[in-house]
Amino acid sequence: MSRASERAYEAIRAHVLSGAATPGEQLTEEQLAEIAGVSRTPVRDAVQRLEAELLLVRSESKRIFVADWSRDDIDEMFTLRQMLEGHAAERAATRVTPDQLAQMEAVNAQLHEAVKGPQPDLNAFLDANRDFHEIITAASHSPRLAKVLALLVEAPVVLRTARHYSVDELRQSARDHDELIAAFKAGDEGWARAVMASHLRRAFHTFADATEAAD
Amino acid sequence: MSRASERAYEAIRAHVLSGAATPGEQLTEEQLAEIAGVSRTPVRDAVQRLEAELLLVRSESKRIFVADWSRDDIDEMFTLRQMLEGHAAERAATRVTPDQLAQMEAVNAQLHEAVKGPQPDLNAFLDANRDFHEIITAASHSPRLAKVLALLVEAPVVLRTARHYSVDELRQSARDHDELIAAFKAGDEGWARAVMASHLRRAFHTFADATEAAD
DNA sequence: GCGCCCTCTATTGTATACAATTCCTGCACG
DNA sequence: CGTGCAGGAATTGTATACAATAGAGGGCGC
Repeated sequence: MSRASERAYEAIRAHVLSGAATPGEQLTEEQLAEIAGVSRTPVRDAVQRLEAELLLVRSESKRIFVADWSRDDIDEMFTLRQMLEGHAAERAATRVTPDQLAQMEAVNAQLHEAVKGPQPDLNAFLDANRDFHEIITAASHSPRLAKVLALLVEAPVVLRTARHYSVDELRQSARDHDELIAAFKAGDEGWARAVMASHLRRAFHTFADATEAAD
Repeated sequence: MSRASERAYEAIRAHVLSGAATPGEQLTEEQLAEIAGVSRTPVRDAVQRLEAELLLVRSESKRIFVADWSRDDIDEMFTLRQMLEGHAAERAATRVTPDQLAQMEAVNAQLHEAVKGPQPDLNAFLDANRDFHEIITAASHSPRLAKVLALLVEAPVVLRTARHYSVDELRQSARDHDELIAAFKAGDEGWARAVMASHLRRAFHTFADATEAAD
């Protein structure tokens, strides 16, 4: 999408993720148009996208609300991700290119860097983490899988504000990534899948505990 | 969506699925607006939906094309479906209500009926089949799973025109459904998952062979 | 006082006009 | 003969005005 509609998407997304809008709150197209500084037309495009990404929901009468994620919802989402990203890792193990492996190592170096000191740089961590998983998805050469995963992965960022992860848990994530890279280098599909599955399952608990503690 | 936008969705979908538009062909919003008898605004909504359902694709410069499904694409799609619907069946096994079971039996009776004689009623079969799988998805009580599956399941119907299935294969599908119902009645998650997996894998080969034969 | 209906308002849906972008064609120049 | 650069045509993007619909609140009858 070009300027206005992309801008609307970013603005609305930021508005929701920043916590300026509370879960369950109703939003109107006009109000969102004002926030984004565009007319309602591109807002409607953006809302439809964000609805697909499950950040927004529409009531039966088409009114717009900020999605509310229960713990069960998050559990469900991680379970789906575990299944699909496990599959992606399995495929990637035999398809990943040397170039992609190099990229993964570079990104993971950044990730290690972000959690090095006593004060981890959480934004850097999350960005690097996202990049890392995206490379794997790309390496799986499965466009539909990529599309479906992209939708699922968007949502949990809702709780970016709940950033009470422990440093140890972040470091374990980084080590999981190391092991994934090792599995890829070995071209071992089963290993890659298994590491990815446990990585995501642990991430779920880290995530769930952290957000509960934040309440 | 209300009248016009829903109408546009149905009209465009029919236009693509009927084969009036060939894979790879470019479509313009205006042309689609004329087909559906509405203005471009609801057409844009509909196109965005159909794009999510992978029936349409937009080029880098946002031009609209009819999606082209290779055999690999279909393989990929069935693999994802197998994974996700297997999971849905597993969940459904312990969550399905007596009412839903009754519905499944009723729908499957229709399905058996459709393939009874020497001349199967393929449309009735496909409709009943679709209903059957939707009940299972609903019984899995996993809204996100339902959403993701809805997208994947839409697409293969592209090849409805390639209706060269053998009667035996259709009947085997009906028997698979019988076995699924048995697994649900037993509340056996593993059984349900396994039956669903083999059901879909066989369906893939039936589908792939049939469409290749049609070429 | 309670409930129903009716009107008024808020919100989303649709059409249309215009702007911006992209693509294609043809011509000039090397 | 090819290459690149216009310039115009086709296509999508955006804004705005108006239409349709759903929701809320108040008045009226019972």
